[in-house]
Amino acid sequence: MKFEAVTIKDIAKALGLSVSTVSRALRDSYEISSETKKLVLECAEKLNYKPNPIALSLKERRTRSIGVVVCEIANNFFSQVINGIESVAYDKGYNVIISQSHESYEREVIDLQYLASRSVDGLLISVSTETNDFTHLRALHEKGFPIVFFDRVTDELKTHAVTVDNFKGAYEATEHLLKNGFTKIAAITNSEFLSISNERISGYKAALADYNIKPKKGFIQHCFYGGMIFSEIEEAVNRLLSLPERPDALITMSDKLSTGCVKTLKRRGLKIPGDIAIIGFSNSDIAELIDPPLSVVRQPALEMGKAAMDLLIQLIEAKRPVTDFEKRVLTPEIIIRESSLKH
Amino acid sequence: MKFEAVTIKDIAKALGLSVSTVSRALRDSYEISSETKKLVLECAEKLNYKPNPIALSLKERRTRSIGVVVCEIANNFFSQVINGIESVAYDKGYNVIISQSHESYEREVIDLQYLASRSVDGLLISVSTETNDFTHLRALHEKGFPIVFFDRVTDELKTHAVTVDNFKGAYEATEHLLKNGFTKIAAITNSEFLSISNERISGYKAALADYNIKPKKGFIQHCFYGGMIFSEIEEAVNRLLSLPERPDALITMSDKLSTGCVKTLKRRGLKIPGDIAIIGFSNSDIAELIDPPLSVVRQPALEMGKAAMDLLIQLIEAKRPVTDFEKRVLTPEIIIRESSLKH
DNA sequence: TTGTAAGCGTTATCAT
DNA sequence: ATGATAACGCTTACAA
Repeated sequence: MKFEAVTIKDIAKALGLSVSTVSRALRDSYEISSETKKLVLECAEKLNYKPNPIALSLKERRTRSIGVVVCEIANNFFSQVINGIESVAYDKGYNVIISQSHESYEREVIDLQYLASRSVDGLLISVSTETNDFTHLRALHEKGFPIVFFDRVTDELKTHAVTVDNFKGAYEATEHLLKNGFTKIAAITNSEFLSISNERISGYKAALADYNIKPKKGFIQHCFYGGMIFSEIEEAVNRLLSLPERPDALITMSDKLSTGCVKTLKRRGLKIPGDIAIIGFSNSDIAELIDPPLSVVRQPALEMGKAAMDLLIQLIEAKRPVTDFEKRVLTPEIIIRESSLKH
Repeated sequence: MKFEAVTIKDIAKALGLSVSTVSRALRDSYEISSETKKLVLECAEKLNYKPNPIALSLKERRTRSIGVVVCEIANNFFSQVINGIESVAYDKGYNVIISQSHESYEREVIDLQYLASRSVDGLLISVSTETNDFTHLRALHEKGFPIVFFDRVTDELKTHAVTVDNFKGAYEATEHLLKNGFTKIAAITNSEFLSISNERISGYKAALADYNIKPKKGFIQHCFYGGMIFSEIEEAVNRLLSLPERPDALITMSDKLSTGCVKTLKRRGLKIPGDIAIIGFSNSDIAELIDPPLSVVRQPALEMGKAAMDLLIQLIEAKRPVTDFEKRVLTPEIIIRESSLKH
């Protein structure tokens, strides 16, 4: 295009100075006379000079950008996390580059490869549901590339991570159902390959065990793609409802699954909690707005984004040794809405 | 920081070739012997060579990144738009850099300045509610910098834009209320400085006029920050409810306002539609899930993101003269749920 | 106090 | 068929 941008060279030419003088003047170096500085600054202003971040990046070998990889942006939980990430990034002068894996391993690998090949200084990632091979991440991680995992993490790598206490969230939710007299409690969760899924299911099982209830066959349903495809949820719900012993309550282990289950049950004309009670992980407004409102486990998504970005910046700016791994666990909020479990 | 990346130079050194030969071999130039090519390619593979996008950007004067400025990411409508943007960007090999204005003019200006100073090849923007001075955008635009406005646009600039037919959406929603016997129809909308707000209010007024109904005093409430602060919505609803002549129906002009109004009314213990009927612009699941479900105007958010990104790429890649302004208007979908307006 | 030159990684132009 | 060199915009030793 024809919009030739103003460079340091233009200023130098205009003023009959050398580029280095101009450069130093702009950076307010002590070795430049205040006269020259004023001249340069005025000229820069007049020509509307803007430093070229690309040139700077090349020189300084850093981009002041960070990459974020999530499965989906249009998701209450993740968009809230990204909000937190962007806020901190803005404050610290970083750009945020977003990519979606759409829960595809292949796409995650491609996204990562690209981002890590010097177009970002660090990475925030919540792994895709298909990801059970971590060599792509290990390669980067072992090179010392700053990475912070959030929400969906892995034991395969010793890394920095920000998560919520999924066990606790699921335990308390299940306990709440138990305390209200439900005994046939089913669970719908994400892929068994995901950390969040296992932690939540563990919490669920532990609560049942503490109340001497054996988990029944078929009571745990996995949605491999976490409900990215709606029919997956529908089918899981249908399987539960056609079990010989039908559950009287349901715990849904993610925002998307919660919304999807409510939707499926409503479409089938079932009453909540009349026909089946629901409690679940949810970061959307639906929990409060449906009638009666749902009790939910709310994840501190904004805080998670902020914490992860904070940590990442510490790594990038070497304020913390990369190998001093920090695992930060946030506490979920359990919101009890009394009427939600009336039998 | 010790992760020294492999450069073309390393390959050259390893093979005893010159950098230019290696560069050409990697780009499969016809002037390089197939032997040398094979050698170079193998070596590149072995050393895990990845071209440095920053160096390329500097040379080619383009970044293969685009900037997106929206008020908020954690918003059903905008996160769906961004999903569309990212999808197309991925297909075409572009990175997406996101920033939020949080409805602040000042912040929008800063975001823009930074992004446009060569760190992105083009810009997708939905202006903040505070923006009524467009000099920052005009400056860029007149330089020929590729910009596509979406959703919230402006007449102040002759630009490329993707919008929805807001007039039509609001007209039909209002008409639906009118046909169902409502006559005291109030509206809650965004700032009067926003294009979307005016277009929607025009549609609302036109429908009323066609049914010979004069808009009543106080029946149009503006939420300057579009409900970013929840209390703003609460107060608007409260003002409506304490009018001498209380409305029997409410049309809400954005996703956030729709959810916020339903929330406020529920909290006040009012029945929808028993006490007051609601229809509104909504891209979330709440409309289907509350009881009875709401009739809504759904914006084609994903399509808007895709269309805007498509257009932007055409501009960037000069497949279309920048001055051949295209305004693309998408059609909103009006979803009628019969029970939603029962008196 | 200011200027010269090298370098960041790559490609393109011009030699050889 | 391959190599040397300049250039993209900027910073920074090193000279002057």
